[in-house]
Amino acid sequence: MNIFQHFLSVLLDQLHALQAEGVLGSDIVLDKVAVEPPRDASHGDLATNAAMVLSKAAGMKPRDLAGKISEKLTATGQFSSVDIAGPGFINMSLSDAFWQGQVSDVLKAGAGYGSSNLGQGAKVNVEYVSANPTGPMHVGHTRGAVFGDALANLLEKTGHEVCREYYINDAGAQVDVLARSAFLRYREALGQDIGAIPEGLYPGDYLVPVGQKLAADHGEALLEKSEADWLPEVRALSTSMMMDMIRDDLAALGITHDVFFSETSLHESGAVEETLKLLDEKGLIYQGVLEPPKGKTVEDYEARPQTLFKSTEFGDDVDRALKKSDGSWTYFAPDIAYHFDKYNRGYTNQVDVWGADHAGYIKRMSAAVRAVTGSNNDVLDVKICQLVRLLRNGEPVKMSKRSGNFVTLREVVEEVGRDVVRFMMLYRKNDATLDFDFAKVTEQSRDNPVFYVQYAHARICSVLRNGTDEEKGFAGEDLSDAALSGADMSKLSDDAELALIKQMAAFPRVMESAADAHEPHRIAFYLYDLAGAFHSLWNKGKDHPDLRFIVKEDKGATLARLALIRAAACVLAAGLGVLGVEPIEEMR
RNA sequence: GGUCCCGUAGCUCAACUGGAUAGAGCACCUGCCUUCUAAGCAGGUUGUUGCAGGUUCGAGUCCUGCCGGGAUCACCA
Repeated sequence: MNIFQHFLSVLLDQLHALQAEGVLGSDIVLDKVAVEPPRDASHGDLATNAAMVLSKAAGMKPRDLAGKISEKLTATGQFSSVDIAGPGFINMSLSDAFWQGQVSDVLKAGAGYGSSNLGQGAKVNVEYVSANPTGPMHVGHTRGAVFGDALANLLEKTGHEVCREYYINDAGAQVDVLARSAFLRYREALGQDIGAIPEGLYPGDYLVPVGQKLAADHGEALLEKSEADWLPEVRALSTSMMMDMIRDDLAALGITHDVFFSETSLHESGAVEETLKLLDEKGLIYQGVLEPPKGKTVEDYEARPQTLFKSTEFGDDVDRALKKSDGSWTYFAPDIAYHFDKYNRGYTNQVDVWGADHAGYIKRMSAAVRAVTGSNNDVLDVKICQLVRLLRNGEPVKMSKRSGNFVTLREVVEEVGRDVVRFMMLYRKNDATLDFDFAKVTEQSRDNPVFYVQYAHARICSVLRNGTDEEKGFAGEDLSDAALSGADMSKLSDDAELALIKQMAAFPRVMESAADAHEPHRIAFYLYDLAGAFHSLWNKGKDHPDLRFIVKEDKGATLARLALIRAAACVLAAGLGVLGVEPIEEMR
């Protein structure tokens, strides 16, 4: 349960009552009324801006209106205190008993804690990775891959029906280059001396197996054919083998897509033509000449008549080309058809996860989606993941893409582990650049959030193991979630214990707001804070042995505290589950 | 030059989509660390939120204009 949502409805009931009594006009809109955690915990557990946002419409001073509202709230008996503060905030506090009850609620929900029906089953398509099938994934793809996957998890857990999709660019010139590069490896596999890989072809070793497969399948037969004859076949095999490799790379990160959508299929089915015809019928397509970009000198610019889309009518800066001057499609045309296809599959909510280098592409894509769907509300949300700077002890890691000697996703995962990669890629807002320091991310200290959060979970597991230890704990005691949820939680009265409970109880709200904003990083930051609250409580037991989780002389308190930390472990595990990070049970 | 992103403590970053006295970690200072798991804990110090206006009860957040950094810029993907 999102307690803030719950108490918002309590508040709204009271506001409606005030409307019924004529204190508030019945036509006043209550949309802007919110119940939130106050920034400063000393202000209470819940705060509302109701009096401030309604005062003008009500014709009352904020503090006077706050007085009326707080009387009503007090009368519900649900709050231990209701105060008016500052410019008209109403601060509410909840009883310890309420908070203690939350521990049982968490335990009963278990791994499902934080899940909600916020999305009400709405279909959402999250398209991410979509790396060209021309080689292994490199580190630049990693952030978007993890981000998209975590966002999909987050949306799933908040009641959306999510499709994880990968768009395969298997129709452009780059896959022809791939095919030629593979053909070279084919000749190599047949024993020919191919020398250095020519400029403009893909030099990477990963094409060697493709050449060998071609040699095994065809022998020398392809050598006899002209390029036009062998190209389609070699291209198909190459892209399919590249996709296998990419799927393996993604699997190393724990990522699986539901749909791999081929660009070629859009051409073959005629979807591109159909989509363009639709735009044409709407009068959004014309033959024209694009001006050279302002300010930037393009040396080989020449005026060319092209088929253009009126994206300026939908907020873009210039109109965009759908066909090249030679009459073939630009990449933009099938992209429109692709997004329209998603729309026609029922995805009126689409998220695209792109790298920073594609940021300039957002306006035209959004424009095209608006045009083709005829929808006013935004169907498409594009999330840009900014660059990742790889560092080792603060020094930038040199990368040279030219030689094909770039850092691959797999190398990073193998060096530091999947969990570390996933967590760190989410420990920044997506639109801020991110530093990834190989040395720092494997450090075992509070400075390293992955460690800190996982350690909290492992520590809890360890304490629970001790809970049934003959010497340290209570042998044979039933410490299952079901048993613990029945413990006498009134024993949890220390401030640090209540603080931990309050932190846990905020989780459902964090989940909902993160899902709403499409910002999974909020979960990572939340977990770091939650881990901090737990470690802090653990350490309190050093100075105050009576506050330790396991107190041999007090079984009642022990069970309540084990319930508390077990609940914290559930929340940690649920949050880590969204990030796709394993909640480990033991540190080694 | 256009567009987009970023600019918050000495450093790395948060700030729950407009809330109250802007918060964490690192660093620095003081104390603790023969512990239910050691890799830490408690406390203290740290600010013209790049600058200048505007919007309103209220701005780090929204708008306008500057400054600085990054990405990107006809037909390539």
